[in-house]
Amino acid sequence: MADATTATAPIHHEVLAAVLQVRQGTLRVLLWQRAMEPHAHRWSLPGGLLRMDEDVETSIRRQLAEKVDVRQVSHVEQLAVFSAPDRTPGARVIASAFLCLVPSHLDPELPGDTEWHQLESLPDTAFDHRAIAVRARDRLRAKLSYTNIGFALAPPAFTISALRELYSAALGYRVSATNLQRVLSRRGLLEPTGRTTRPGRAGGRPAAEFRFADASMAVTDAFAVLKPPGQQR
Amino acid sequence: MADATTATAPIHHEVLAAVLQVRQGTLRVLLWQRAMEPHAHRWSLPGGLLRMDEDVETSIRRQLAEKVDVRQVSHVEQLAVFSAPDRTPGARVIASAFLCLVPSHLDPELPGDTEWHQLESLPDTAFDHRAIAVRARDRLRAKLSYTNIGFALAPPAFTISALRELYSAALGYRVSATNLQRVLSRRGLLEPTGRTTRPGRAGGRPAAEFRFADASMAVTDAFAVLKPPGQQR
DNA sequence: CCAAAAGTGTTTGGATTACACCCATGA
DNA sequence: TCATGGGTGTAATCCAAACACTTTTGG
Repeated sequence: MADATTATAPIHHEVLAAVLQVRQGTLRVLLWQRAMEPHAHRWSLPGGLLRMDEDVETSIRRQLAEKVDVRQVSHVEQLAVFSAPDRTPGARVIASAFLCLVPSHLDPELPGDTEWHQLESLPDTAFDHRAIAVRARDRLRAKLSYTNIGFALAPPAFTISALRELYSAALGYRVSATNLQRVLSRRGLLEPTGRTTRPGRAGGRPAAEFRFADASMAVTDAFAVLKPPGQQR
Repeated sequence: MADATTATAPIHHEVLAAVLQVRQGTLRVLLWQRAMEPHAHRWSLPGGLLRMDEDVETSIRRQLAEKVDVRQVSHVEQLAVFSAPDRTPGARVIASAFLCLVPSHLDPELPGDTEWHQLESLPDTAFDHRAIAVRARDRLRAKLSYTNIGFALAPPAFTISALRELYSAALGYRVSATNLQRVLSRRGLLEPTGRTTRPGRAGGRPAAEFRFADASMAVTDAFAVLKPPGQQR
């Protein structure tokens, strides 16, 4: 409601999450289907209004808890503000959008109105949520190249070929297991668990198991060019 | 999505700009000195409250016009939202922060309360504005490596050694003119104007003049690793 | 002719891709 | 022993940093 002491009409602030996970070999985003107008039946990103006592990151974690167990979210980062005056009908709402990741081995319980949708074939989306989801996908793809963010898509332990499938699904093209292992190893991101997995019925050599050395995001390939002098990579 | 009838206290939304320019060989940020409480006498980033009819980028360009001629701003991009509930005393204000760049050959008229401050030795700053300025600096430094963003720091035409000084000032370490030229040339970012500059009193070979081929930001070194197959750089 | 500044040639090291080949297992 | 999938060796390519050397000017 309007505050009589302010000269401007109130602007509401919401937080929205593009929660991404690799499922069944494709990159997917969590969407819920709106029951009511506006944009009834269309699919929306989870989120909601910011509360007075929380910053935007605290808020998105709280709101996400209504859709998925927050402890299953392995990474949260700000994407951008979406603020077009007409991005929603009626009262003005500014959105702070987030990229959130869930590791592939988890399968959170979901409310009935919620589903994982392939990013490459999104259904009818509400408001500007399609643009937000696409932005999240692009941010993830870029960061797979120069950060250790793969840890947030992968289970605690994995084989190189399992990791290759995660990277391939997220990036949208086939990644070579050989090169993936070398790039991540040279950067010191991977460490062997010492264990191996048993081959399937078809046989084959048992695969060595690895884990990511760190479970928080760090830039691993900064200053690709124009490095400070005397600092060969 | 927001329900406009929710009874929450109003949250104000402001936009803030970290306007950066290389001046006298160092990277600087535009700050104005607050006259009134809160944080009187401390230095602030330019900006102000968002209006009902503008998105955040439109707003920051409008507000900036009060401090510098907006036509002199060569690049504007969103940095992040700063939303800690106690980031300002009194009514809650959420800030959308921007990185803005001004080319080095311009010297905008400034209001009396406004000055360019070295980023490496900031004065007492108001609120969380120091953190925002530092974030802007870091973003600029990262993007100098993998985008053509140098165009936004440089005049329309320049010599390689002038460009080297801009990059050195922005990055905070000495960049080699030889390698700078080769990196930017290989990426097709530089084109010769055909003209040369006259050497100073001390003599020396006349320097060739160059310009940037594009005047809007583009990523020039994406997919540093894990490139799609068959796509050698 | 010398100093100064700009520009080019070349070497070196490193990173990444691509691909051939070897290893360990189930049947 | 063979098919299968995992893992390692290695060559080819490309990029960028470093530095020596050449070019063009003013005095």
